[in-house]
Amino acid sequence: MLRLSKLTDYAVVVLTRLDDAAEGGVLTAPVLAGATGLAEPTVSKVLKILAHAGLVEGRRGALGGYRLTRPLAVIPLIEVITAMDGPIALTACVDNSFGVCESESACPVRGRWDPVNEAIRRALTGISIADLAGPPAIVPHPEPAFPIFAAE
Amino acid sequence: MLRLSKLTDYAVVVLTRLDDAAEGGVLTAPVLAGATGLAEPTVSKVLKILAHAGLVEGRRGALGGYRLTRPLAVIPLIEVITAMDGPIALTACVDNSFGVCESESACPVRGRWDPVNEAIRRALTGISIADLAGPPAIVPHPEPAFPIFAAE
DNA sequence: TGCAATTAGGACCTTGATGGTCCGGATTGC
DNA sequence: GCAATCCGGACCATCAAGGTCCTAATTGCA
Repeated sequence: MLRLSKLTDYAVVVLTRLDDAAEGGVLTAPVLAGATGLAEPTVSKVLKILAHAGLVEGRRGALGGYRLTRPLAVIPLIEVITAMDGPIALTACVDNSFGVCESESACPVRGRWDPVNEAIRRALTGISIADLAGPPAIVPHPEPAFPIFAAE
Repeated sequence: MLRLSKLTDYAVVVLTRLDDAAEGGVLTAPVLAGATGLAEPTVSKVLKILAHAGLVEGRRGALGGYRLTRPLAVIPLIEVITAMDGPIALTACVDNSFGVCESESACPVRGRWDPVNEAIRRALTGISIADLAGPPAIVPHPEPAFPIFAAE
């Protein structure tokens, strides 16, 4: 299905809430859970992962909570996906060490997925979280087909 | 991880073998299994799905087998992915009927994933199976960041 | 006419990752 | 000292993916 995990989806939602509710302030996990409608342990898990990736910052103790380290506009979508789901790699071949594939000798696409990954990576880098959350309608891109491979 | 299924990977390999081994001729599943190093039942499964999608054509009986319905150069990668993995939909929200999401009222990204899916879809449409299998090296794309959202 | 080769269509089971919860420890403010 | 909160894991259930196998249906050939 080429889908990303639900955690990533949650992450985007949580980040968005964190943004419009707290301009520089902090929000606790329970509050965010209430605001998003997600279960509190789940929100907590998401926030921990995001904190690990440096996208949010946790502050412990009373009056603690989480806050964004950057505005959403400068957080590319790929960064969230990478934080939650791990690096973009459509197939197992690409980033594993070579030589571990039993079909290696017969495989005609060995190493060929890289540009595909790269294309998707680039597409995801051009989208910020603010783009996904912002109120203005999204442009429908009337551009022609995107030339992944040189169409010289 | 944003990965696609192994079946899709197998499909690309099988299609490639089907191409360089048989110019208009047919190959049986066992032969393709031998050529690719994959298990025969698995290859068979892949071929059945591909046949259902119209990418290959099966011929039963003695002297039967499978053959490509089109040259690899005119089969976009997305078509294989869609055939094997189903339609591109990064999140469950997008193509499900609206109203089934329990966080709907609190979700600020409702429907916002569409352009992301579209961007990936477009990227995958620009790549043909022949591009993945062809011997020439793939251009590394020194282009600047791809503007998914209008950068007016 | 019968037989062998081959695809077509499913059913079936196993395994691994994902989703989700929970607990103990560390830190901070009052 | 106490309460609130994050931090770092461990833990389990569920579900889809991967893979195998079985029984038709079809086709060519002796």
